[in-house]
This record gives sequence, C-alpha cells and structure tokens, in this order.
Amino acid sequence: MSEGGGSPVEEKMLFSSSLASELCSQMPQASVGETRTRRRRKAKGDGAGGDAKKKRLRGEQLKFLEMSFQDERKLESGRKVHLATELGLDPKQVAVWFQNRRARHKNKQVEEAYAKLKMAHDAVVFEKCHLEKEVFKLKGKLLEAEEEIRKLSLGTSTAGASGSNAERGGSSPSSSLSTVSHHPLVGEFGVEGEADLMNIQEYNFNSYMMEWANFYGV
DNA sequence: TTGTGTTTTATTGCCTCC
DNA sequence: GGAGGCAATAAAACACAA
Repeated sequence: MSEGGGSPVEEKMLFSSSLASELCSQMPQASVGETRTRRRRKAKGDGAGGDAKKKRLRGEQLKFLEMSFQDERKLESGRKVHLATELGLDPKQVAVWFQNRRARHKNKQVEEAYAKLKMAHDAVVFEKCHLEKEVFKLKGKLLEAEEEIRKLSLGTSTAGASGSNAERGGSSPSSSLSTVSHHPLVGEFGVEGEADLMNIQEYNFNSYMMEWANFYGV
C-alpha cells in the first residue's frame, strides 16, 4: 500500500486528529471486559519523521529475545535497555517485541484451552450416545421379558384357574402381569413409537460418529 | 509473475497503577 | 500525570499456489 499516506481515498478513511479527540471525549468509557469501539487510527508517515520500513529481526536477535521471554514474560525498564544494547536494537523495539510475544502466547493458550474443552465435550457427547444406545437395548430386553411373562401367565391361567385363586387378588397371574406393565420403569420407557425413536437415535449417533471421525481424521 | 493468505512489526487509544 | 500493559488494527514481509 501507499507509504506516507495522504492519498485522497485514504484521507477519507482516516479521522483527523481533532475529530478523533472530539469523538473520544464523547465516547462513553468502556467497562472492563466490554468490547470497545475504536476510531480508525491515522496511517503512519504523516510527517512525524517515521521510517516506514519494517525491519525483520535477525535470527540471533529473535533467539536471544525468545530466551529472555522464556526467562521472564514481563520486561522491566532496566532489562529492556540491557537487551536493546546487547542486540543493537531500539529499546522500544524490544518492548514492542515483548508485547507482541505476550499476545501470541496468550492466543496460543486460548487455542489450547479451547482444544481441551472441545475434546472433553466430544468425549461426553460420545459417552451420551453410547449410553443412549445401551438404554434402548435394555428397553428391548425388557419388552421381550414382558412378552415372555405374558405368555407364561396366559398358559397357567387356562390350565388351572379356580375361584379361590382369583379371590387372592394381587397374587393372581393376571394381576402379576398388570403389576409388571405398570412398573414405573415400564411407564417411563413406554413402547409407543419405539422403533421410530430407535431409528432417530441410531441416525444421530452415526452422523455424530462420522463428524467426530472427520474432525480427528480417523 | 501475481494474487492471496499468514506472520511479524509497529502504532494507536484506552485502562490501571503508583 | 506518566509509565507500562493490553486490545485492536495497519501495514510490511513473507510463503505459496496457480
């Protein structure tokens, strides 16, 4: 882009410093943690004698700075001046490098924290799907067992039903079946639309697994 | 070579602390 | 009020595919 600024297009995009300070005084102060709206800053090279060329630091300078950063993330002024003279840099360059390095470090930490949280979340979702499948399997077994009991109870009632037996109420085979069918768990895991639900769960599980496998490249 | 995306250096404005 | 930190951003430098 244009160095030294001053093109008409750029001029339109930039706020004059007087307007900037006026806006600044009108802006409500943002509280901590709130996103602040910012004015567009002036381009450099606006006559302040700015050497616009950016100089990349040399390998050994970077190595030295990196070692120093690993040693201590913050930079007190004595250390700054010492590093600057040692590396033949402007103390301000050293300060800027540390500032940017701290920002990169923070970004990396946030990314790592995000990755960890995502993995934990994925594991929980995976476990949830697994448990849901398990629940449906068990419900199927429960239904089979109920059917078995029903068949057995029908067989015994036709073979030897008597009036006295019927008078005993709860102990009769038919009431035994009704006890089972009104068991809290049976009520909770009702049989209506069971097959559809199974299919939906299966679909969700499979699509999740595909997404998971794609994400982790397995 | 050129267009485009990423990284690095530098600036600006605001905030906090002493 | 000045120093120093941080977030946001600009812009140069670099990497790389087409």
